[in-house]
Amino acid sequence: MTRSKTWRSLYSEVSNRIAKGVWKPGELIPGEVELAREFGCARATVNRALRQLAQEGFLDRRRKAGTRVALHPVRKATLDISITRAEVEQRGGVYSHSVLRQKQKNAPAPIRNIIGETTAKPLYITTLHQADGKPFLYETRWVNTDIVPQILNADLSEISANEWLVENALFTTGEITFSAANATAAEAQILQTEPGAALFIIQRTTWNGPNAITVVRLAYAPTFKMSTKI
Amino acid sequence: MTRSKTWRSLYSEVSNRIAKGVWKPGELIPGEVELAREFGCARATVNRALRQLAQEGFLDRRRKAGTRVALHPVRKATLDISITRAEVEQRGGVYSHSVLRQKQKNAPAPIRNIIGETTAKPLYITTLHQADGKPFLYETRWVNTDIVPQILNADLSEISANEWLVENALFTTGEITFSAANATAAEAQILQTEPGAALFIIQRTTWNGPNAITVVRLAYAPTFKMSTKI
DNA sequence: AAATTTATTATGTGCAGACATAATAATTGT
DNA sequence: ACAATTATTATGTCTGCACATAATAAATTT
Repeated sequence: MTRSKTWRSLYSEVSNRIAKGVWKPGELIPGEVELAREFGCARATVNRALRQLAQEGFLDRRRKAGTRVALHPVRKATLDISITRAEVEQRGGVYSHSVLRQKQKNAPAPIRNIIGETTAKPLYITTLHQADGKPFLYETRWVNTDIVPQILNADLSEISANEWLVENALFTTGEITFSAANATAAEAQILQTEPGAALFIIQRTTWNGPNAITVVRLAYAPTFKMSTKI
Repeated sequence: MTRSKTWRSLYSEVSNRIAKGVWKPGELIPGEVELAREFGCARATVNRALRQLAQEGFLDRRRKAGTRVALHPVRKATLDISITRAEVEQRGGVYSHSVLRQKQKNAPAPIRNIIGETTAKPLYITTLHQADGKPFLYETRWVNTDIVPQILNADLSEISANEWLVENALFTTGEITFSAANATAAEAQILQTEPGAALFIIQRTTWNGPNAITVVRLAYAPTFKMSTKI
């Protein structure tokens, strides 16, 4: 079938040349036409491979200037921010959760700054997610009920607010912030740890167009680690 | 010039339909040929747009099964892992760093488990990175000198070990772990904070093929946040 | 009914050729 | 010397077509 080169084979060949230092950081590599000639394939195929490598941060490409090996490889780490249930189950634990509080109330200033002024009071929900019955994640969430009023009628004891929103409130953009914080007395009690313990924190905001849908703060129990290959 | 549709215009049209709920999560969207007909462009162009959306986690595509809107859109957060200098400068700070310790010594068991047995003693380096003269990041690093012996002759006061390795020890794979930890007394002093303060921790291991090059632990000063759009 | 084989189908990839575009280099005009 | 204009060039994208591949559905055999 005289299979010609696939773009993946070209991809790994170029990767190798970079890894072995045949092409060094900052160096200009041959152009698409020349590589196409060398590998005996179409320019589009070369383009496919190089574009992928550029997207992953290994190459810098600019029209006319050509393609160079990235000087400071900005490696991109892709984290899987799955829903908590999946996260727990993937770790081999049995998932459960319980809603601790759920009421409409005025949001404090920092949250109001994000959500903006609303006619209806936002919904405040705190949930404890458990793995094998032990505290895993303490979630505090504000939901903009101007945008998704239906959530007020949803039964959030069955599926978590997270899951409900994922399925029912479409979002266009979001922002995730990772940080660390000392457990407050209340958090420590909920997560069954010491006050002051270092907690891994994820804060996530999601918008649909200009409207903030929800702001959620996830405080993970100590010992939690989030890993990824790069 | 009778410009036909670009793949970007198709990209945003599909994004919009997802955002507006025309196509809901889990729903099967029209096939490439049908979209090509609707938009008056080649199938390859449709493919380009849909592939991009799939890569970003908005669509799930499977041969024969077709393309559906992703059920759990918040799945992938992509973090840019750059060198510390770039990180500081991107935040508008003036970067500086100082090597606190630098010597060859036997690695403790946990590190040796990762690096493996070596003939030469690994290099241990601790560095304080500063933004505007204030502590920003405390780095403790082990370098496998069997793999990159040249680092023993490098002047790491000029460029940091971080940058030196990026330019001189190309790596193929790596692993990043994010977590939180309470500052030890020593760490607190170095980072000018209180013992027990919650620190954001990144541990990174990089390999070239089967050989671990370096293991590094980055302890960020409190208030540090790592953000990304999704 | 269950297991195996054979279509069928939607996406995945490749090719050749063409034009578009951005960035640089060369040229020209002042 | 300087600014403005005009090539030049490498990547970016589109088209039409073909075949590859994975996954499912249908048909066939056991």
